[in-house]
Amino acid sequence: MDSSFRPHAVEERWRSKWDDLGVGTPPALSSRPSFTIALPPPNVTGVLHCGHAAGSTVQDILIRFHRMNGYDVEWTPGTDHAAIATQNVIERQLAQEGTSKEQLGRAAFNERVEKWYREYGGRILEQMRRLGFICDWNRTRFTLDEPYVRSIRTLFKHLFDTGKIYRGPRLVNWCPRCRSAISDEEVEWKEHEDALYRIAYPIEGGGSLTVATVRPETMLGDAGIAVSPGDERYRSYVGRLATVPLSGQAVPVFEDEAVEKEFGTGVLKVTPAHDTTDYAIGERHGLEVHSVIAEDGTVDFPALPELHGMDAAAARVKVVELLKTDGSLVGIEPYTHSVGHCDRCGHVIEPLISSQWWVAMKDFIGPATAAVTSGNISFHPKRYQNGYLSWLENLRDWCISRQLWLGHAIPVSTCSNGHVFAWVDEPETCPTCGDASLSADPDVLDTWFSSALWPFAIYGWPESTEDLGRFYPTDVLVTAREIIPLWVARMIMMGGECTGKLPFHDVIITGTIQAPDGSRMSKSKGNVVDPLDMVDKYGADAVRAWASSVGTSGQDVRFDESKIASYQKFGNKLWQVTRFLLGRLAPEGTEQLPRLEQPTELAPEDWWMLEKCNEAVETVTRGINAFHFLESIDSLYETIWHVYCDWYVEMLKPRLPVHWDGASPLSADATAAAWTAVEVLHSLVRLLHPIMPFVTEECGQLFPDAGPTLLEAAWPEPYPTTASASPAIQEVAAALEAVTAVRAAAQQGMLSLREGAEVTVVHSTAQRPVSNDVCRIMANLLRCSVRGGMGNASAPNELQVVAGGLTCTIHAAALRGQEQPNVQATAARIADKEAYRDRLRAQLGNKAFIAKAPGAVVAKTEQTLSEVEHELAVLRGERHPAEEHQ
RNA sequence: GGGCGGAUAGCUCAGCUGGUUAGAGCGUCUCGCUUACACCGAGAAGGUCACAGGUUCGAAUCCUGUUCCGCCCA
Repeated sequence: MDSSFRPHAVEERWRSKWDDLGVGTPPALSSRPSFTIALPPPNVTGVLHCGHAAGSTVQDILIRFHRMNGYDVEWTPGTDHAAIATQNVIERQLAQEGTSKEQLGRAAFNERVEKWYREYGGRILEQMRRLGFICDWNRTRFTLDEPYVRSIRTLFKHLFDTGKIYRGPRLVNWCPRCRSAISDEEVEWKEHEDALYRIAYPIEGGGSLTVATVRPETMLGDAGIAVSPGDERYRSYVGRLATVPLSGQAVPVFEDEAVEKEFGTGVLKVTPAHDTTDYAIGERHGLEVHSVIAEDGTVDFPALPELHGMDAAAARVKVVELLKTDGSLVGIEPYTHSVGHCDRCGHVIEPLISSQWWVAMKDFIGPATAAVTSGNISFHPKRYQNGYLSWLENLRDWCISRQLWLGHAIPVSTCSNGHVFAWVDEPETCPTCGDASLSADPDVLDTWFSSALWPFAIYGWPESTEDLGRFYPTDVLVTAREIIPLWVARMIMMGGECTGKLPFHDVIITGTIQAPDGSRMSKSKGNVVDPLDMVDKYGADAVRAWASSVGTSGQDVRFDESKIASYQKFGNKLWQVTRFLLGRLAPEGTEQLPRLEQPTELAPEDWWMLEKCNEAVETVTRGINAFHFLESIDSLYETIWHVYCDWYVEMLKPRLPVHWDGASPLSADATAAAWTAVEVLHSLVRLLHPIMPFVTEECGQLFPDAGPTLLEAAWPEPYPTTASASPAIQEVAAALEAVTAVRAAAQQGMLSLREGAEVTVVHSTAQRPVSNDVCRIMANLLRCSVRGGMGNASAPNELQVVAGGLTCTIHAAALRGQEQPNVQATAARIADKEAYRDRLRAQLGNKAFIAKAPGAVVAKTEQTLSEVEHELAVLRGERHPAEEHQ
């Protein structure tokens, strides 16, 4: 074995081994239950970031854990074609090359896309593999695969035929840069500092109304002037006509509830074609819809040549200028408001009227709500279900068509007789009239439409395949909170619609990984951490352990590299202690721990260790089952490092042979020690495996009866303990507490525990003599002589401490320093204990406490007080109460 | 504007249904190269749990309000 654990030396070997063993692909014929996760498909040309690393580690831990617990596990990986994102990347490339997709033409553009996918596609899955994920690579899916495309068309046709998909002109979020509609969920709102303009509209029959608006350039499309119902100021104007400046259009003045009296002037210009609120008002009042901004984002108003064709932003400046000139502009004030942006390209969204394909949402809201309120689907942390539910409440129809070149074509054709129909296999003739001149719909589908089918399309839906029956519904979904509406909700809806089953029962929302200063990681800020750099530096296990500690908390976390570093050391610690056992117990020339029969007798420290191991089994298992992985990794860190290595191995050393040849008989005690040491470490290694698979596989191979991989090893169960074990365990715990106290006292009191020092130990209550085991354990750990019996501390090189119910007197042969510096340390301890004692006395003196607190709490307080009083007596050098009786 | 989350040791975070002298890792300080490990061991210091009220025998934990930070929605 190497003298330290070097991750890179072993990682690739284990990755290949897992591949060779096919651990990610469940056996074809099996009666075992299955546990399934569908990997949220990353963008096909994406690169691995910290969020992927954390989220995917969470999934791999669940997969490995369930596999060790007897499940067939299926973790299906795949990638998403990410139409808008990919098209943008390629368009940017083309722009840099001084060309455009229009110049290139459709065919060449598609070639370009395919080349891009070939070159960069699936790279991210390869990167994930480095973290040791055991996905079922044989079932890797891509949303442009032929069977997947058929699933999408099947769903589309079904929704079309049942009237849930329709086409029609509506106000959409239009991205003038992408030249495409996007859905409400893809709009990113950002604060903008603009101005609020006050513009006077003359009223027929005299007077004028002043409106407040941030978008004067849309006034060309004004269809009305609205005031708040019952607003005294404007009552007399209602029902009259206003003249829109510049356009000269006459529009009605009316009342509508959407107008806020207090906002601006309390008068709203209504432009149905270019504002969501105005669109709704327009529908209520039957207003005409005049589009004045075109799909390229320029003003479309030929009647005013000085504005026509001008970019909307420039037009605003020009309009303001014109209004100033004609005196309609009565005021400008600074104003901060939210402006929608395209979440892919960042361009300002232009709300405009456009004919698009929509999914009617009303029939989906009820079932999607019930799925969560019934408890059939649970969010972790639970609070995210509120956001999900309130999103459903305010849901509008889903715009699913995009005017992109890339993506799934909308499977709809129209014949020359005007029959519109959806299809799965593109037909030659119209199914209604047989007409052969068909025109296909030019639009493509929203990428999220295809993602909504992910958990069942990957298993072959709509065919009733074996996979679908076996793996669907999946069990757990692990994802980020920002795509709960975009993706999670729609999978729930479409899962129900297509399969009649909900696609998963638990949704784990991972926190966002932030930069160390709490800001968002972003390429432009240059503060992005590449998880693969971390793997290079600290090893995959360390990155995974860190991911496990932050992945399921649901809380945003600041990236902290020192944590990864500490988990690397933890891996090495496990490696070192395995080496230690190997050095003591492996027969000469082998690197294998011996198989030992379980001894009939165990030493107290063995029982103690088994008990600690049992606690770890319980905590780690509970933590994983409850998706609180931090609890699991913390417990393992503590148990392996501080319990097993720091205490148990130190107690073990004198009991094991320095080097056993594997043949000569071991004493009963050495057998007990060796058996316990091997057994417990083997359990701990298995418990750690889902989180840190590499180092545990490497160590796991050294244990007796090791299979080819720990994935085939059973998940540890608690060891049965006997009734007689309990007092022994407590005795060891007491001895260890006493050891810590003696060490502290000795160091603070400047006493040397070497060179003939002696410690005497007595039970503080002196009901019974201290056992030989306690003396033996303490002597080994303190490396000095320890015997039972009373001691007095009267000389400067003598000190008495109480811990774990044991009173220990140190008789040091020498002071390490010259003087007698233990006085101060003792004084500080006394002050501390006195304060504590006073608090406890006050508490017990409170009648209300005695009367109302549970008996157990009162009893515990009383017991603590008597212990503290005893410790105080010892510290003060007062005579021991028990001593009087001797 | 509405909603949600955070504020606990120098730093990053735990603390589950109220009962510990409030924990961990890193960092700091003091000892120690004891044949698994200096990627180590032993010990220590360090916190009026954001603020103000309230409920309770008892509050980091429950309630109300305030301040600051972050996110989501309109």
